Amino acid sequence: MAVTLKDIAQRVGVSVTTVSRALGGYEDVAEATREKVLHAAEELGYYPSATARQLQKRRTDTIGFVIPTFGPRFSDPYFSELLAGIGNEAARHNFDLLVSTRSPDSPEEEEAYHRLVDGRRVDGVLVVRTRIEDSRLAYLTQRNFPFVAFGRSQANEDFPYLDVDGQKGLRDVVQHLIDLGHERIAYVSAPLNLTFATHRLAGYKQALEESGLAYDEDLVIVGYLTEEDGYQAAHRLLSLPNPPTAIAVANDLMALGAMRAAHEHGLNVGHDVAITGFDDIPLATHAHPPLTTVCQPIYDIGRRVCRMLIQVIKGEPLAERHILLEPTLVIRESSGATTMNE
Amino acid sequence: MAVTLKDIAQRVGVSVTTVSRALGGYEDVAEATREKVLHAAEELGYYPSATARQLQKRRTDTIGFVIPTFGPRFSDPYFSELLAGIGNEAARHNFDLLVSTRSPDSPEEEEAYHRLVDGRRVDGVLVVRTRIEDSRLAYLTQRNFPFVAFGRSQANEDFPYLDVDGQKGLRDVVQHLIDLGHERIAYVSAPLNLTFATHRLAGYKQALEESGLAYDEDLVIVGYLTEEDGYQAAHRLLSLPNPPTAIAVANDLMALGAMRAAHEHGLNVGHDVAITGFDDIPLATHAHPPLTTVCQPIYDIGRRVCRMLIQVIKGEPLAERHILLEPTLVIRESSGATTMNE
DNA sequence: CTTGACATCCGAAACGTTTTGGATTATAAT
DNA sequence: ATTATAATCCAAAACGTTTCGGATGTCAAG
Repeated sequence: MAVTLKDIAQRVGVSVTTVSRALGGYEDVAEATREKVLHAAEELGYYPSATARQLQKRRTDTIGFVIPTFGPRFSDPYFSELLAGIGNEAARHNFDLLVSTRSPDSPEEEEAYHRLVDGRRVDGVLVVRTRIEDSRLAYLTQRNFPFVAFGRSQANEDFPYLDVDGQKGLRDVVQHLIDLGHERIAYVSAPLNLTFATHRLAGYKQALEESGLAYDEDLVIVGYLTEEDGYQAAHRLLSLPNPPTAIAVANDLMALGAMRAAHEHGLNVGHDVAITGFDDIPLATHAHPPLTTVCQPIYDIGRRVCRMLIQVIKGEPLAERHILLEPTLVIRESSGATTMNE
Repeated sequence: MAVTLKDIAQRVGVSVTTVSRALGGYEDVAEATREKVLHAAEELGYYPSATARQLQKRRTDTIGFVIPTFGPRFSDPYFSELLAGIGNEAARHNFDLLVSTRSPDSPEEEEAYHRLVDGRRVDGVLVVRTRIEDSRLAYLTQRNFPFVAFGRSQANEDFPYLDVDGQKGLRDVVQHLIDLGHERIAYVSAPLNLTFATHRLAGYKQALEESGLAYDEDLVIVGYLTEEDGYQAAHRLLSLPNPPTAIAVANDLMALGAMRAAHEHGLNVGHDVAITGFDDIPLATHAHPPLTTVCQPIYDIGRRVCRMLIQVIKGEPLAERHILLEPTLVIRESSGATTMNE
């Protein structure tokens, strides 16, 4: 059995209240008593029960995070970095992190939110991979439950969020490809119910339009963000009668798959075909050839959304309720910037 | 304010006890009352407070998981798969998952365990990346706190664990390299305070010995399991006056880095030099060239250790207290099995 | 000697459940 | 009519904290 305040109280010969207040650093307890209490606590190895405290204080000092995954297994390095950012920031503020993994838009996902929110297991939740019509966002706002989203939604509902300007990101990278002389540029998109996917697609179209290139829907393929899907998509694109000379991809993981497909087609990436990604996961630098991509500071984003959430939970005002980060283009070899113009 | 049992009790005109028992499906409540209670609960949108329940039942139905990371950021796909396995299995049993990320063997890591265990935030913890002298294991056994480890420790302490036979795995893969005719085989190891690192190193040595090859310590380099470290290590190995013709690497992530180094040295992996990994993360299949590696079913391992832990927590007997899985060699192109003997 | 101020302590309630050990009433058996 | 039996219900305690509103005792000032 764990040591409780009562045990200390008995040992010292003082009330539970006094023990609590002594430990809590209140002023209305004599120095001598405090000493005794502290000693006893030390001796008995007292550690307060988080649960009891949570019940009494009506807060859990815990934040919830439901990771949306396609399929039960997943291994997007993207999420481990995000998780690290969130977790480290939470720890800094003495918050815990309750994590689940669920497939997006599933009954299980919904249940997970109920469990966290209605069960009052957490003080707030972090929502990632926002969708155009997002039941999670609707649910949380309706419940008036503290949350912060990484990503926007369709309507400009007024919830606090941080997002990266994916439209600009994709515009920039496609512009880069155009600058390199490409005219047939394909795009491997993320599922279009995801908000960020629509932004990035918009950026792709914008770049084409700005340069007077026609939008050809045969050159746009949707994949579920996995390496395998990127592979499949690129494979199809490269098998086209009139294949693209460049493929912009909505995320790095799919871009890695696309590069593999290109290799299998006997193409030299960065030379025969240009491929670009989005995210700048550590592996992007280390791909072969290194991947030209759009960098969003994932780890940092994790920290920032977590910090925002904790502010919301504590009722502190947010400096900015809506943050839109500018991603930066990172030019490496896969787009052929250095090798193609020879 | 959230709806409580008391609210329902008042609404229905019955005691809190009865409401609790009605909802709990006890037999000693009249069908008519139960109906009324159920209706009221539905109407008011009752959802029990997890905290209150935890306090009363003296269990949290939560398991703790502290992810050891080198450096604050990390992005080992290995862990996201493990996490998915653990999380999904936990969900199946109606358990929650409390996650932290800490650097191994740090004061912060220790504090995280205290927080979970002494604070009674969780009913049990999962320990991964066990170390030869592992303070976590010592602490948990001394505290007699439920836990299951993925990995063994030095002394054959009797805690429940599941591990993969890394010695056999490495023996097999090195034997494979030897079969292909290699005689100068380097090894990029994990830090040797990690138990699995010593096993794998032992497997490496065993294979050499079995074939009468000399062990050359200049051919063994330690890396911290990151892509970057694998790159550095391979770079050093390949810059040796008499470089190895094959490099076995302790995990896939480092192996990917090693391949990159090889490319930079102008070597054709799978032809000029053989490189192998360990883990079989999804990216291994998709590397360029696809990585010969040792497969351990990470997702499944996550599920199994989680299931074991829940059994321990519930006091159910474990079918096997110590499980040693046999990993399987997966031959792909990076070892040159298909291309080198031409 | 009385009063007020201060320092120190504590009982009780509260947080929202579950559980224990009856109490009450109606029904059936004797 | 009496007694056992079953069907319903509930008050109170418990889980381990924190907090509210005093209670008590001491001491200096009047």
